[in-house]
Amino acid sequence: MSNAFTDKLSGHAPLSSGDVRLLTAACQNQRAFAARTDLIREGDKPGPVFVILEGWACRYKLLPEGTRQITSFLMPGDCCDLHASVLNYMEHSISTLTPARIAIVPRGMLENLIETRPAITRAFWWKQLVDEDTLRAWIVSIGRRNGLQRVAHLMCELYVRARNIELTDGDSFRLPLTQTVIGDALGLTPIHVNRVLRKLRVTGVMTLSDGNLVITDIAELAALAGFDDNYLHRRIGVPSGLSGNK
Amino acid sequence: MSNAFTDKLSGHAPLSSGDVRLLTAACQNQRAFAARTDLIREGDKPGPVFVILEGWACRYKLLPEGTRQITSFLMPGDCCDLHASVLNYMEHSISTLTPARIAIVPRGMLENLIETRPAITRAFWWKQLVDEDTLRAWIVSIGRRNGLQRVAHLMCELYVRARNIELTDGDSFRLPLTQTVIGDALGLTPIHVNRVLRKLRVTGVMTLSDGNLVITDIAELAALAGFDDNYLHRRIGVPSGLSGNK
DNA sequence: CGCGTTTTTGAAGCCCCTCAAGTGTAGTGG
DNA sequence: CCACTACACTTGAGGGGCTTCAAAAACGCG
Repeated sequence: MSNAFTDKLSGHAPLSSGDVRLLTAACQNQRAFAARTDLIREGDKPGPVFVILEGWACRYKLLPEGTRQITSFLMPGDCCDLHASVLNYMEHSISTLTPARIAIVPRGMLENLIETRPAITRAFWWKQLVDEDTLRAWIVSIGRRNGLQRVAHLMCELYVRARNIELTDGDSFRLPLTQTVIGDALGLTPIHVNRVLRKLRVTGVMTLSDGNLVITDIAELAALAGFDDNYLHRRIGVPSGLSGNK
Repeated sequence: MSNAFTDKLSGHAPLSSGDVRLLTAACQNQRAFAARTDLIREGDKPGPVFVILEGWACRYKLLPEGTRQITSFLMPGDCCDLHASVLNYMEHSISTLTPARIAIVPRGMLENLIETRPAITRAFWWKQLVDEDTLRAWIVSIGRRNGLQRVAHLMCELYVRARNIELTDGDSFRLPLTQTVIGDALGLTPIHVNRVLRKLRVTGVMTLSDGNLVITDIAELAALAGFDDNYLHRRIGVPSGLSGNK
């Protein structure tokens, strides 16, 4: 009676078993999506809430010149904005990056839970604030770090997020992102991402290949990135920090 | 019985006079701050909520190398996160950019209003979503636009926001930002901002001097920027769009 | 096995940064 | 009234990080 969604929401403060049951029930309607499927397109009126249970997705925006900017990655337990119904249309698109299993939740059902269950209200506030801090961290990264630092910082973020939902295996985890996708997230060309990844590989910091990220020197990676995981307001009880693991 | 705060909150859907009265009362405790005063510092525990009534402020983060990245500008009617108490500490700092008049609201008072007055609840949801869309728009700008486009885009955003709170005078408005501040917001050096501003001036698009922005060709400015004001989910009743004004 | 996608590498060029210096303006104190 | 300081703005010159263009190798899939 739990899933990636309830696990993540209880990451800050535990939910009662009743709350977990209600949320799990809301996620009953599940569907499998192929990779590169748009769940929501820019300009759409807000529809149901999508909750990622397995696989990866991203929010992105296309520019007139045809370039793309990814504004966030969605991993299991993440969902799209539930208050979006207050607005008239979506300002960005959401697309799967891998095959994914996704719950489709009627918006009213979630809003009802948020209004009536105080612990769920607080869990969603927390999630909302973490998401916002993450957006700001991306602005800082893209605005003030060079290519190497940006890649290193993103890998640190994704590593900690993967670890929080217990998707890591020691210092490695599945990272099914192409170099083009990484570039679209960091404001870089795939060619430059490739060169940065090579540099990180030959210096013995980390290796990304075949959709697997192996971090060989996590302290050095965090140092390169100037990474500080505070903004993820990490789950209680999970060992934190990347610097002390050397 | 109203102020910049209630005006902005009622921008999406009108608040009742009772709601306005309650919010205005919450803003009773006001203080004047000098320019360059930190209201909140990174690492602080969340304290009271600050509501900007006059002047400008910004959220920013300092990097180890001493560089600064601004992640948003706060204008009259804007406030800092009210749910921040869910978290343990602030991930960024907030500082005034100009002399400012600011209301200091006990967090519990606002949270109580949000919980008990449905129209206020909705107004804050709306504000929250607009802020988030704005963060995403900044990521897109910094990630995928060049210096000229970034400056043009920021000026479009600030113009529309200023117009929404009736701080514009035709196609010009007070914009008390130094070139260093603009650079810190856009991920550029002040030297490059200076050159971009010159280019915009000599091509007859806009002129920023003495803290005043005069837009001489608003359609061209919006075209340069690829600006689309949808993400600001503009106030109802205010004429929208920049392209038709030529 | 053939085809599209991803990864990889090279070469040339530009956007923006760094370093440097000079100007203009406002505030302070003698 | 003027020296002095601080800060914002402006312009020049040189360099580097990243892009663009180009093409080949490797991979995955029907």
